[in-house]
Amino acid sequence: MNIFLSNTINKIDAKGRVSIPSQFRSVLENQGFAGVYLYPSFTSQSIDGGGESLINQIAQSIEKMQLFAEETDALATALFSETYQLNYDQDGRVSLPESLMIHAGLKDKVTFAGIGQKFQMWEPSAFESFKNDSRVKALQNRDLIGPSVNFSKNNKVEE
Amino acid sequence: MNIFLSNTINKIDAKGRVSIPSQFRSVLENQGFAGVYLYPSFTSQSIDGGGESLINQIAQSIEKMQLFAEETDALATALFSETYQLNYDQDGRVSLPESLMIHAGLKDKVTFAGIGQKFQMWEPSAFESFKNDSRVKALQNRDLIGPSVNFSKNNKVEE
DNA sequence: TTGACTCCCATAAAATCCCATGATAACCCA
DNA sequence: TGGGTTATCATGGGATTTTATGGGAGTCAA
Repeated sequence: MNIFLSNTINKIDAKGRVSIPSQFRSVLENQGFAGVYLYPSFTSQSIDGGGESLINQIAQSIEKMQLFAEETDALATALFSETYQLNYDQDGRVSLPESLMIHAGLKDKVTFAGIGQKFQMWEPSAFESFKNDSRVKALQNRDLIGPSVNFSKNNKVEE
Repeated sequence: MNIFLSNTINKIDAKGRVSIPSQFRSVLENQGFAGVYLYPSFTSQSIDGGGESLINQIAQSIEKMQLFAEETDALATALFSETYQLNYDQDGRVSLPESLMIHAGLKDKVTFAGIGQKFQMWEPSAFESFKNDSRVKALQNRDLIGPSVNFSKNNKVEE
């Protein structure tokens, strides 16, 4: 598989470790290496995650900018200084940096939610309410998506 | 790894030594040698740092400029005369030149912030406010970045 | 000799490796 | 189709390694 799908709740243990879901790991390893890139979401109390291709996309947009411009440093700081590359161990676990835990309000459980190109990590109850909001928005905006994706008015978006 | 990511605060000890973060060292060593190039940032009260590829990139962009133009000499002088090459010892430590310490207002702690091609060294509290400003600017410039990084128009940068 | 710098070793904390367990899912075969 | 076996996976915890940091001792130059 090469996109991130579905969602699961995993435990954060006493040492601060959490297992990356096995399906996500196979997506990541297809992209080049056994690890994840994580950064605080700009728009929600969650952590954005992805693999090589996500970070390359970001890196390319910065490389095009001027080397000594103030704006370049600012943008690069916003994007990279809070991005962590975490190699997971042979059991598929990483230990989360404290700043990310705080940003997402994580305690001892985390919801991994696949959203295609990347995935997100949420405090489980926060994810529940976000998901409900998303479903409403998805229905309102279903005309933005191509004709092959069917959102019927009565059915729910399944998960 | 081959770009500089994440941020950490390290201590400057009584002898003026500071550890280059281990992840940064592995980026540097991938570029060719066990050391760093440091120079005062043009646009902020911080120190810019990088390895061989950063210096090569700077040298190339200067070569592209007119060879005998006054401005070229001025820029090259400004850049190179204040650039220090520091080899770190086997514990990964360097001692910072006084002029750089002063430029960045460093006392006994320094924040290393990875920003892709290079990294920056900040007085920790100064970095905090710069980072917050950067996040706001990044939201304003979100159209410069690829589609997989979501900056919503209506949402604020939270926290 | 003095100060700046390097090399080397010690230590504590944090990260990582390695192995064990239980639960679930996938498989196989009569 | 049902029942038993085998993989896979998430998780716990001990053992080991890495890392940042402090400090002693040696080197070199002014």
